[in-house]
Order: sequence, then C-alpha cells, then structure tokens
Amino acid sequence: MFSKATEYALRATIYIARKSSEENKLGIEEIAKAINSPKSFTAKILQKLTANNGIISSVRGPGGGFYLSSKAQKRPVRDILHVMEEDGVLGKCVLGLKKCSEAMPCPMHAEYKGIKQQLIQLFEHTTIQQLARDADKIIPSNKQGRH
Amino acid sequence: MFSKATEYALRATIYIARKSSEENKLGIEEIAKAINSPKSFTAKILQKLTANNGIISSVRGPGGGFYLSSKAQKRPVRDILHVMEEDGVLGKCVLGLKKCSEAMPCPMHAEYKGIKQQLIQLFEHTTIQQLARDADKIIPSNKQGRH
DNA sequence: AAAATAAAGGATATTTTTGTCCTTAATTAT
DNA sequence: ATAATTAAGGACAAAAATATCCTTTATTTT
Repeated sequence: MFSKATEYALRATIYIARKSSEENKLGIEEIAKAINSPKSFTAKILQKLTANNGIISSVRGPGGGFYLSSKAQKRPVRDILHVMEEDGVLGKCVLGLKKCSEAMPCPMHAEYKGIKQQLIQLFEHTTIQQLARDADKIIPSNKQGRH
Repeated sequence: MFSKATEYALRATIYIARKSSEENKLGIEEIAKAINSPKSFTAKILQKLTANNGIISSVRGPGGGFYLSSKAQKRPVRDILHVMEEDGVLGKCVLGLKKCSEAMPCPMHAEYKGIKQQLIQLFEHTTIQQLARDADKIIPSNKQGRH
C-alpha cells in the first residue's frame, strides 16, 4: 500500500512515541535497529519528519537524539503520510484514473468507495499516541515504569 | 495502492471484457489508447496476462488481437493481481512488517484488520464480468447492440 | 579551547519500475 | 509463394525508489 520510505516513517515515529520523551531521546542507531530498517535511509526520513517544526523533534550533540513532543503525539497518523507525500494514495482511484468521481466513476468506484472512506477515516482519526499505547498493551515499553 | 503496471492490467482487462469477443478482437493500439497507457509497456503486460492459458486470449495475424473468453470473464479480479504478482498487497501489513499476525500484531493491526478483510473480499468476489457490466451501465459499449 | 557525540546534509551508487524500439513468429489475404 | 498484419519477445533506455558514505554543523563534556 505504501512505499518502504513511508512504512519506515510510520514504524519509526511510533517507536519514538513509545520509547522517547524530551528527557530521554533516542539515537538513529537504536531506532533503525528496533524497526529493522537501513540506518542512513531512515536518517533521511527522520530529517524529513523533523524539518520545519515537523512531527518529530531532534537535538544534536551528546545526549541528543529524536523524541516526540506531547503535542506531536496527539497528531493524526495521516500527518506522517502527508509529510511523506503519500496521503494521496488514500483517496486515489484503484484503477489509477485521474478523473474518477461520483460523476465519472471508474468500474470499481462504487465497490471501492466505502473501503476508501474507512481508510481515510482510520488515518485521520487515529493519533500517533493511540498507536503507541496500543503497542504498549501488547509489549510494554520501558519508557515509564508502571507502579 | 497498486503499481502502474497493475493499474494498466486492470484497466486493459476490463476494457477488453467490455469491447471484445472471440469474433471481435481488439488490437493493442486501440486498447492502449482507450485506457490511456503507453502502448509498448501495455503490450508487455498483456503478454503476461496471456501467457500459459492466462486470463486474456490472443491471436496473431490479420483479424487477430486480444479478447476474453466467457470463462475468463467469470474469473475474480484478484486473478489479475495474482498474475501481476501484486495480490500480496491485499493481505500485507500496513506498516510493512513481515511477521504481523493476530499473535504478533503491529500497532495498526486491530484498526486495519477489518479494512483488509473487505479489500480481500472485494477482489475475490468481484468478477471481471461484473466490472465490465457496471461500466456499461454508465457508458454503454457497442459490443452488442441493445434491441 | 579541544575532543567527543549525534543529527543535518550532500553526493553518489544500486535496484526496481516504467517505458521504448526493433526483430521474430504466427496467421491471413492476395 | 508472397505480402501484409498483428502479437511475442529481446535488448535497451530513462526515471524513480532505495540505500550508502562522507563531510558539516550543533551541542555537550572534558
């Protein structure tokens, strides 16, 4: 469904959300290892997600690394797709027609319409935080100890 | 969602289903023009779909061309994806994890599960013929005159 | 101030996807 | 038989996606 770059972006962001905080940043080495992605390629992707006050925050130098602000945690997953310039795939025609609409539907339009809507809703309404918490329910992270 | 090659494969097959019969075959020129795809590239794709008694039938020489047997018309759209080696995308994990299952779910698994099932059902239960007929309801083809 | 650390950024390489062109093979009509 | 037509197939080209490496910049520690 998505490019590898976008898959890495999603995995990395969720991982950072789970394991980091402003006090406990994560290095690219750890992130790439954890999400099983090529390090340098992942670094480029994080650059994109970090650029101009983006989704991920970063600090250089010793003790530096990547983290997610609590504000960023509340952003919808779709924002990640947007930065990766792949949010288009959600609304796109399955047959790849540029002009496919209610007025000019492709042969699959009627059948696919409902699924498309659900996809858009899913990525729009799900926040990064929700996914991070879901993941923690299954394999608890050690970001914060539970009392 | 799918590669261009697969989009062309779907569009071409549906077009052939609508406009051709064993008595009235279509040439690559017409097909490519109709579905707005590069001719030679589309030819390669039709070769794939034609190979070893595949979905599309073809005959060389004058009066030759491509057509769909009535048996092929009844095949599910998923068969096209299979030939294009992209039926995998339907069942694939959204985050691209190789091992994502009920037992080892990715963070999006629960949320995406239902949509994935609908996608599989859609491509499995919809036949080429159904799409061709849907399309004809909107823009009637001239394959057979209506009395 | 110097050294060490970690992300940012540029340049380049590799692989895959997309696309084109030309020749070959099969079939039909002359 | 020969010529014409049309798909099959091979070789190659271009573009995009994926991946690596090296240098630079910011920050902290010594």
